[in-house]
Parts: sequence; C-alpha cells; structure tokens
Amino acid sequence: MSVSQDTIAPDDRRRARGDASRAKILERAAAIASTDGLEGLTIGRLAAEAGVAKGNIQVLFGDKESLQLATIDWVGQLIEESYAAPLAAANGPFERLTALVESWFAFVERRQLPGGCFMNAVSSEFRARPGPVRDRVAERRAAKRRRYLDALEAARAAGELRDGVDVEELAFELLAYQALANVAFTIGDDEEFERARAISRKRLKAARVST
Amino acid sequence: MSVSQDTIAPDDRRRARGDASRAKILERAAAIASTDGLEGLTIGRLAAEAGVAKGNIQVLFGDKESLQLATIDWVGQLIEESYAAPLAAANGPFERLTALVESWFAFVERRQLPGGCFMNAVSSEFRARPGPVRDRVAERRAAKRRRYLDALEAARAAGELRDGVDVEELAFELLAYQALANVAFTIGDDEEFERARAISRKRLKAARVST
DNA sequence: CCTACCGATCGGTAGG
DNA sequence: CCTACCGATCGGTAGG
Repeated sequence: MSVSQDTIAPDDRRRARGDASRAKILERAAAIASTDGLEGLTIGRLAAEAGVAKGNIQVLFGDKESLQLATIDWVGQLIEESYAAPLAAANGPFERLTALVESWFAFVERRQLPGGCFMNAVSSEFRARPGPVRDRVAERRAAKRRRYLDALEAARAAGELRDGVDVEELAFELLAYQALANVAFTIGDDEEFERARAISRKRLKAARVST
Repeated sequence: MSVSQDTIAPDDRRRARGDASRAKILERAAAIASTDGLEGLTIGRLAAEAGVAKGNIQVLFGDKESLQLATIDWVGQLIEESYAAPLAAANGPFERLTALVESWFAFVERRQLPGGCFMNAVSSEFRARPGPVRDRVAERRAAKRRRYLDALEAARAAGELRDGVDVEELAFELLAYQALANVAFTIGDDEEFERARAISRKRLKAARVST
C-alpha cells in the first residue's frame, strides 16, 4: 500500500510545528523550574510565558508529572551538549575529568539557566518526595557520579593518577563542592562559588601524577 | 495603682495557651517544610495537621511569609538546642568544631525532622527567589559559616591546628559535604551519607596537630 | 480594648 | 491548537 505525498506532507509539517512548539515550551519550563523548582513550574504560568494555551501544553506533554519528567530530560540534554566540545578537545581520561568539572562551573557561570544547575536544585527539591520524578532525578545523579568514577578509573588505568588517591572520595568531594557552589552562586555569593572552583582545581591537581 | 490577681491570671492563661498552640503549630510546620519546602507549607494543610483552624494560624503568625520566617527561626532554635550538650562537653576549640560537625550528622540521622537538614533544603529552595525569606536564610548560612571559621581560628590560637591548614578551605569543605549528605540521606543513599561523615572526620583529623 | 479561636467565604488559580 | 469550563484548594479576611 502506497502513501501519496499530499497525505504525508501535512503530517510532517504538523510534526515539525509540534516539535518547535515543544522545544519553545521546554526552554521556558527549564528556566522556570531552575529558579522556582519543578513544583513552581505551573502549567498556567508556563503557558502564559511561552505564549501558548494551557490546553496546548496538556496535549503536548500530558499531565503535570509528565511535563516535569520531560523538563528533566530536556535539561539533561542541554547539559550534555555543553560537555560535548570540551570533552572532544580533551586528551586522555584525566583531562576528560577536568573538562567535566570545568564545564560544570562554566555552565552555571554563564547563566544559561537563571537558577544555575537545575539537577542539583531538583535533587534537593524532590529528595523527600517519593515518586517517578524523584526516581528520574536519582538516576541522573547516579549517572553523573558513575561518569566521574569512570573518568577517574580510566585515569588510573592510564597511569595519570597519583598513588593513594581514593577515587570514591575524590568523586564525592567534587560533587559536594558543586552542591554548595550552586546554592552560593544563585544566592549571590560569588566568593564561595569561586572558592568551590579553586578547591576543585586544587584537588584535581593534587590527584594527578606530576609530569 | 495595684493590679489584683483575678485580673492578671486570665491574661496569663490566655498567653500560655497561645504559646503552647504556637509551639504545636511550629513543630508541624517544621516537619512539613523539611520535606515539602517552605512553599509546600500551606496554611490549610498546616491547620489540618496541627488540628487548629486556619484563622488561628493567621492570628498567631500573620501572613504566609511571616509564618515561613517564624518556621525558619523555630528550626534554628531546634538546631541550637541539639548543639548545646555536645558543645558543653567539648574541651577546647577543636573539640567544639568536632562537636558541631558530629552534631549535624547526628541531627539528620535521628530524623528529628523527616526531611533532614531544613536549612540546607531551604537554602536551595529560595536561592533564586529574592525577598525576606531568602535574606533570613542567607543570614543563617553566613552565621553557620562564621561559627565554623571562629572555631577553626580559635583552634589555631590554641595551637591545636596543624601548620598550613587553610581555615576558609576547611570550613567550605565541611559545609559542602553536609550539602551533599543532606540530599543523599533523604533520597535514601545511606552509603553517600556515611561517606560524607567519614570524609569529614578524616579532614578534621588531618587538620589537628598530632598529640 | 485586647487575645484567641470559630465557620464561612473572599478573589484567583491550580491541574485536568 | 483553542475556549470554556469543572472540583479543589490556594492565601487571606470577613463577622460572631
């Protein structure tokens, strides 16, 4: 059974329009949720700011929880894109770890999202609210930690890591500095944010074999 | 002009009733806000859980923002009380610093508030929402940091600190570990919580002069 | 003239 | 992709 162009083309155009609308809405959703949380992200407010009807958001995303999950995934993709170039430019596993750390501080600093690191914020917001949103956030957290550990273990295998470095400990420290840095930066404490970055660099330097 | 007992006593009883009601309400408010945030703390829910009328909360606390501020202060007092005994038992400034750190982990661990460390959570919740609530939280954060720095500087003055220890850096690290530990504990990641405690102890031990 | 509390309802807005 | 509604609940306030 063949399908003629004049039945496919309208579908494609509609699909394309839907995707563009979806992206526009998710962009606003990420900005709102980064400052006011995924609960502060209300459908009415999102519709008003994105210039669409409330019912439109319903059709594109379903209920509120689905919208929250879609926003989490969207921001995850955003962060992933910000890592791409620095990771590609890095030589070896230790430099890739450094690129991850530097990219995080750069992402927050350039205020791509007004509330800084969305994932840190949402982790705190949903830490005590069991459900699919918390599960999704916990997955992202675990994946990030795993990524840091993988980079560290690869650095060890490549002989780039100083003897006696505890990779679990170093990964924990780097992530802890980010947790505090995100609150400090958004609250307006630039000094504490810079301290987090400086200490992160110091830890990385201390863990690397001298060349 | 003298005041007879039978005119004072009813006032005192009314005052005492008001204080007891206030305490009961604030206890619930702290529990609710620790898990669902200061925005999740709604007057209707609080009234229902505390077993009082909504209008009662209005009369006792004023508007919602005043209730949020009162809850912050109440939890601040709660934390202060949990520090009292350990601090009194400590010998010297370094032990007092250790007591502060250990008390924090103990406070979270015993689940006195279901959402763990209220102050860390609210710092994240309001970090990007300017206003009196954020200002109050920022004050508390600064006071806590100041307290850690004071204990460290006192330890230095008492000759308890190893040469080369950066007090600003150590204070930052201890607070960063707590920021991550609070999310980890409440999200159910006990391993990460224990890692935070172990690393905190390790940092403290490394900073102290060997005896 | 004050407080502590009640049941009811205000204008708006939430998710659906 | 929109308007028009719903049951409920929000923070806040009325009179008693």
